[in-house]
Amino acid sequence: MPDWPISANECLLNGVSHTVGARQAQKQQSRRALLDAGLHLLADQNLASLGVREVTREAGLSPAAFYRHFPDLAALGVALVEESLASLHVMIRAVLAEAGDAEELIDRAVDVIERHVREHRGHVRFLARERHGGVRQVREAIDAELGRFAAEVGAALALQPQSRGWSERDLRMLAELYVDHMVSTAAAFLEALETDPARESRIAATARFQLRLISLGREHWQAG
Amino acid sequence: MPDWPISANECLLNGVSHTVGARQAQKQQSRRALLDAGLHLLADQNLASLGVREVTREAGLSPAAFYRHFPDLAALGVALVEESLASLHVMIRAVLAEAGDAEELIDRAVDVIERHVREHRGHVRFLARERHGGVRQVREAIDAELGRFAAEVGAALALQPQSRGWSERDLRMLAELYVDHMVSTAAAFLEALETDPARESRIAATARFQLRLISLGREHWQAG
DNA sequence: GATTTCGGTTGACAAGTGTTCACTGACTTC
DNA sequence: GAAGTCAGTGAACACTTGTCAACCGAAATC
Repeated sequence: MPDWPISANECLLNGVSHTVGARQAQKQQSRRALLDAGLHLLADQNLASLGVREVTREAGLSPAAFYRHFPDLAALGVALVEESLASLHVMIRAVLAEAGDAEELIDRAVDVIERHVREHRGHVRFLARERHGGVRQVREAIDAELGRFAAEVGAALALQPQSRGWSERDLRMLAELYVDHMVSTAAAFLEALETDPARESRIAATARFQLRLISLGREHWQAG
Repeated sequence: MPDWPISANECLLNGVSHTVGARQAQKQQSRRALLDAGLHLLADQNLASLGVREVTREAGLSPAAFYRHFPDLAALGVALVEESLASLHVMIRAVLAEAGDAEELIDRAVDVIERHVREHRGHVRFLARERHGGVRQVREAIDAELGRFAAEVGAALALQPQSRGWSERDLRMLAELYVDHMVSTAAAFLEALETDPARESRIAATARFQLRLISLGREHWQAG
């Protein structure tokens, strides 16, 4: 974390901001502070029960400052969704890109999920908590992102030789099964991490078993 | 709903209450009102953002009356968990009890889930929302109940002929896969029901496909 | 019939809330 | 260097909130 304003270039990374300079940099810094404060508070709280004052207090700003960045707490939530799924996105893309037999792919996928949960605990918890949470905008944002996610997995599956003769529709349904399973597994890892870390390896083993079972079903689908 | 106090016998159904009479009956009625009010408000809210005053207002009681029934809102949440999972429990037990080939069982299970979500929308939404919600007590209650649930499914699976040679451990992991899948499917049904009911049949089809895939994997597990 | 029990009400407390307003002052632009 | 922009401040608005002690009166007990 830099002590003085970050470089102007850094601002250009963040979408539509044509006026650059120290001004924008400071603003981004405050925005970050708000997002971080929010995520931190959401560790043991719902977005719906979060307060503007609470967030700004944690971020070290005055209450009114919040409205310079977000119209709503829901908007802050949506911003967190994008952040949270971005990291997960690049992660899983890496897994899908590498080739290998089914067994290897499963092991790697589970490892990557486990590591991701550990390294982005806050993000994962936020997603699990708000996926069916009380704020519609956020729920929809997560669902949309997860849908795009399944589409990407489906596309990757289509490239594999085992998918010969599979319809687009079936591939999509398989992809959704994988994504749902991934979400469940991530949530289980998280819960284990927060209550009884020893259970972590059991969850990994279970996830691998389940994925192997699905993979096996996939191989025999035609013959059925 | 009776206009005057229900029979004393009815109170005996509810655990440890040795003092019977109109007094207890009225108390139970108020308790019900609180639970119903809570569930109704939780339709678009989290438990953590619920307020005592809010609930009592909806139930038609004074704020202080709440504390005659629950020490906490968390306690009310736990009570709702028990209620919510009780209905689901008897439901799935009915499915498991009946015999039939895998295909039939899958169809029936998905149908039952769909109907259950429609008939107990509030309960299902509550479970989905609070499973990873901000109130630890409730989270743990749901997880514990879901665990017992998986154990029961595992026991039922053990009785099936297809489970010859399966270890207890593998059966448990299979059962967890089924339970997780059921939860995901129920959540999807719920979301569809509230936004675009036309998608309902697509979700049912997806769930059946996924279950068939898992079933297929199960059959070929030994050969793998 | 007198007494106790206890679910429910009333009223008050201090504490916290979202949101807006006029404002300050560092940065940007001209 | 003057003028303008705008992120952030502090104070105030009108509420809502959890929780408690004191009290009421119908049901239960004696």
